Amino acid sequence: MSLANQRKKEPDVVRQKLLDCAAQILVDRGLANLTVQAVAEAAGVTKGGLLHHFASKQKLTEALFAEQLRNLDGEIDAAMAADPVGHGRFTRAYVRSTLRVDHTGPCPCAALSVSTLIDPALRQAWGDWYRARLQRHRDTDAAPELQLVRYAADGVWLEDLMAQDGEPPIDRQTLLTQMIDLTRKR
Amino acid sequence: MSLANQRKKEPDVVRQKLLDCAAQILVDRGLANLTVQAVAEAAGVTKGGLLHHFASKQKLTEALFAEQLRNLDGEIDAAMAADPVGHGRFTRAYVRSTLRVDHTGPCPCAALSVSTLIDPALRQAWGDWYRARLQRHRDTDAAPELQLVRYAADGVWLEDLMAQDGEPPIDRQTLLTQMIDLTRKR
DNA sequence: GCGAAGATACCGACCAGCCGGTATGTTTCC
DNA sequence: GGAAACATACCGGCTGGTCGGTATCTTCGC
Repeated sequence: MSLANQRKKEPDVVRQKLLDCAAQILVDRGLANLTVQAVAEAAGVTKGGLLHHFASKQKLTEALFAEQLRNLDGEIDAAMAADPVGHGRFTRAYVRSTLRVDHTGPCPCAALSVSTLIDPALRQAWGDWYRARLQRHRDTDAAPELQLVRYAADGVWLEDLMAQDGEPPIDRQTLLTQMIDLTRKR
Repeated sequence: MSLANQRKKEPDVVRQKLLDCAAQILVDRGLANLTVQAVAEAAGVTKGGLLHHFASKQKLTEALFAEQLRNLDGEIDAAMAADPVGHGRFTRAYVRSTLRVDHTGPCPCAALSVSTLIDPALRQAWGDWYRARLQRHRDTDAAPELQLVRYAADGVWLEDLMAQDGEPPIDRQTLLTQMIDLTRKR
């Protein structure tokens, strides 16, 4: 009877769309408005439909978080693979992923990180990922000045999150270049 | 009849206590648990009592935010007054206030900033404050390397927020010294 | 100095709405 | 036909907020 019941069933597509819509809502309507109702509606599904794919709201956010984290992880791996220099390799990849001058519009992982700030479980998951990654690259990225650059990258990301709309006040490309330069061995 | 009706009326005290309790709840129970009920209870007042002082929850959070921002503003002014060097004076004060190595325990303004990230209105208020402050000190703190240090300070603050519990992994005092050094004219 | 009168501070009960979640029905795929 | 993929209906709980009332403070005429 309903449209959803008439069209071909593609559970994987629906599931992905739910995640995408959840991320979208998180980005431009805030965490407070991330309700199962809103997500389901945006994805063209009823609340019951959503709950079929994700047993609870918690599961939904966890899946969303895991997906974003996986993307970031892959992005960093790719950037590192293309970097011939050893020293500071991870830091450069981290900075590039964080600043994202190549991407238009706000970084979608901003949404992820807002959630991270709120939910203690997700916050710890992020911390674990970061620590593990740092441990993995301790031979090339443990220097204090690299740590500082990474801090700065987080700060830039934070500003991005704050700004949201309006033009970036400073030249991001130049900033990125400067930060990358700081990671080169003296 | 009730206790609150029997005791001496001290509206200013109650109002301040409401703000303090709100901040406390925000810090150790998260934004999601910051309800008017919880705040009122913690302050030893009924929900109606709270709504008497703050017409809405929004007004409460705004007042809380304004108070914290005022504190930060004063703290920075004090740090700047004690700094003889002109170049990077604001940046040093900002870094000192952000890292707060002299303070024990987590920075209470962390709570403020989490709210800032969430609420668009508060987020803009913060942005306005920061921009105004930067404009005010444009003669001494506009250099790119100072901007970078400020970014790093934000990054450190973010890490503080993430960590929440457990020991700080790195020496904050040393880090602070390094960052301050970076603000000195070459 | 003092008592009436109004303003202020607060309580306690209540409400509409929304939220996450469940239980159950109906359709579609294999 | 049976399981998966949804829709529909509904519930209990909690939320922010309103409202009428009461106790306390302050003001001011006298």
